[in-house]
Amino acid sequence: MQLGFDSAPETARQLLGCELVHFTPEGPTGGIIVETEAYSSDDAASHTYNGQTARNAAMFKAGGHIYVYFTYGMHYCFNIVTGEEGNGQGVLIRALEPTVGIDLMRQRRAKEALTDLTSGPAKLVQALGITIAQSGLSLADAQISLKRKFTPKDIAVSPRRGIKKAVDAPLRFYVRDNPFVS
DNA sequence: AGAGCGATGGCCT
DNA sequence: GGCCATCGCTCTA
Repeated sequence: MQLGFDSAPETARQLLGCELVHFTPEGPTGGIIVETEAYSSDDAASHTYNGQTARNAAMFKAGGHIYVYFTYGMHYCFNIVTGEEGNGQGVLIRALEPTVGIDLMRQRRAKEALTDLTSGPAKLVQALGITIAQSGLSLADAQISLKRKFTPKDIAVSPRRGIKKAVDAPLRFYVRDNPFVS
């Protein structure tokens, strides 16, 4: 695919309509990306705003690596790093439309409804079986594939969710009217 | 050394 | 819509 992982906002748009699949011993799981958010080091809402630390080091790698972080004492979220090494920018994957390994995702989530599987950043990490141990790996080394399925006709842009700084920046992108958007 | 808090989700009303 | 569980990281002292 022709994803360049150039800048976080551009990549956040490009990722919509791409199928993200994580391959594990239990089987593949994944879905089509329908909601993303962009974060950069010049952005007060970003984990990388105050420079590199042990926690966020993965986000300072080159585009195409992944950054997984732990938050709220119980949840993990998954980002695809963008830009060049040292930039500290990436795209938070917020929601997927389930397509691959739906029964396995139901087991991991202990939920039946499709809309309960991957309709949020921490939900999709659990459904796909992504772990913090994969943070800092390349997509390929993390056994994650990306493949474009379609080009969304109607991409909506809004402020990001759940943040307290830079609350108005229009850096959330989603497929309008898709039922799996969080 | 310790307090404060978070790129959330689930359950209750 | 609102509340709160839960804990590692960051900042301040």
